[in-house]
Amino acid sequence: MNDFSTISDSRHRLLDTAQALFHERGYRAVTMQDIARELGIRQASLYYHVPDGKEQLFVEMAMRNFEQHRIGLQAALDRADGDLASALRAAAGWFTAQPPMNLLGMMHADMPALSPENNRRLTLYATHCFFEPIAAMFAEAMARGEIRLMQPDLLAGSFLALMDGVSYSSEHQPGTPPRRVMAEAIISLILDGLRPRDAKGD
Amino acid sequence: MNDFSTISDSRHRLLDTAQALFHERGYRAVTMQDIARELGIRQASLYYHVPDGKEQLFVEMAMRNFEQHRIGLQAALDRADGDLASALRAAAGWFTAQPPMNLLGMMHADMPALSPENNRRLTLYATHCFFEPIAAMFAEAMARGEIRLMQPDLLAGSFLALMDGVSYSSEHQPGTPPRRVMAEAIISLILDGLRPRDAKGD
DNA sequence: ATTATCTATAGATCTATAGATAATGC
DNA sequence: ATTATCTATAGATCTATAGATAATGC
Repeated sequence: MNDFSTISDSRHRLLDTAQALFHERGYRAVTMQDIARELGIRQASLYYHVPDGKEQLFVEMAMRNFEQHRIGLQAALDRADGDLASALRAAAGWFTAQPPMNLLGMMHADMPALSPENNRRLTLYATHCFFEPIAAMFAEAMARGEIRLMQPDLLAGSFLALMDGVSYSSEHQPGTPPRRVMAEAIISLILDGLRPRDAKGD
Repeated sequence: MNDFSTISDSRHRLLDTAQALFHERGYRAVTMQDIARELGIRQASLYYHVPDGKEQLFVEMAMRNFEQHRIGLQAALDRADGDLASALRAAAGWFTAQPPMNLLGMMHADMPALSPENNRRLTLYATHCFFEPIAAMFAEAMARGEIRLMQPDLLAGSFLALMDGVSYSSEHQPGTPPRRVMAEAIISLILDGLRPRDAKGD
C-alpha cells in the first residue's frame, strides 16, 4: 500500500497512541504496557524508540502536541476577519475540532511527575503555544478599541479554562450539546455578557 | 490542652492530610507512604483507620470535601442579596477563600482509577454539591428576568471551569493578581461581557 | 550491517495483611 | 479489653536493561 514516507511512521504511531492515552488518563495512570498493547508490540520494544523511557515519551508527545496546536491555532487566527468575534470563533473552532486535551488539568496533574527541567520546558512552551496567541488576540482587540480594558492574561486564562470545561462536559456530562454549540454560547457570553441588552437584537 | 472532642480527631487529621495531598498531586501520584509520613506514622498504621485502603480514603475524603463545599456554598448564596451579581460574588468569594481543589481536573484524572460504583457515587454527588446550586443560581436570575435566556447547566459548567482556572493561575502562574481580584474581573465579564457599554457607568 | 522486534528478568515501588507491642480506661 | 500504633513481609505492578532473534537492504 503506502510504501513511502514510512520513515518515522512508526514513531508517529507511537506518539499518537501515547497522546491518546496520556490525555485520556494522565501520565501516571498510563503504563508503558498500556501503550505497547495498544500498538500491538511488547512493552520492552518501546525502548528502542524512546531509549530514555516513559518521561521522554511524554515530553516528546507533549512538545509535538503543543506545537501542532500553536500552528493550527495561529493559522485559524490568521484566517479570521479583523474583529474579535471572528478571532474567538476561529480559536474556539480550532479547539473544538481537536481531540480534548484538558490542558489545565494536565498542567496541574502531570507536570509534577516530571523532572524540574522538563517541567520548566513544557510549562514555558505551553505558555508560548497557548497563552501568548490568545492573549495577543485579546490585546489586539483592545488596541483597536473594540473591547474594554482588561488584563489580556486573565482573559487568555479564562478562555482556555472555558475550552477545557467544554471538553470536560462533552466527555463526561451526558446529554450536553455539541462542543461547537457550547463554544458559540460561551463566545456570546464573553462578548456581551449575561445582562439583556436594552433593545436591539443580536 | 484540648482533651475533649478528640474522639475522631485523628480521623479528621487523616482526611485533612489526604485531602491536601490528593488535591495537590492527584490520586495516583500520592502513596499511602506519603500520607503516613506527613502524619508522622507508619504506612501500615493507616489501615487501622481505613481498612478498605487507599480508595476508601480517597472516597471518604472527597465526599466530606464535597459536602463541606455544598454547605459553605449554599450558606454563601443564602447570605447574598437577591440579585445575580451578589450571588456570583458570594459563590466566587466562597471558592476563592477555600484551598484550590481543581474540581474538573480531578473529575477527569482521578475518577477513572476508582471502582465504577465509587466513580458513579462521587460523580453524582459532585453534581449535587457543585453543579446544582450554581445552576439554580443562574436559573433563578433567569426567572427574575435579570439575565437573558441561556442553558443554566452550561453557565454552571462555565463558572466552575473559570473558578478552576483562577485556582490554577494563582498556583502555577507567577505574578498573577490575588484570586478574589481575578474572580471579580471574571464576574464583571460574565455579567457585562467585553464590549464597552455606549455611555453610562457601572 | 541495520532496524525493529522479542524473551527474560533485575530492581524499585506500592498496596495490603498478619501478628506483635504499648498505652489507656475499666 | 480497647485503641492505636509498630515491624515484617507477601504479592502485584511497573520501569528499564541485557541479550537473542528475525527481517531488510546493501
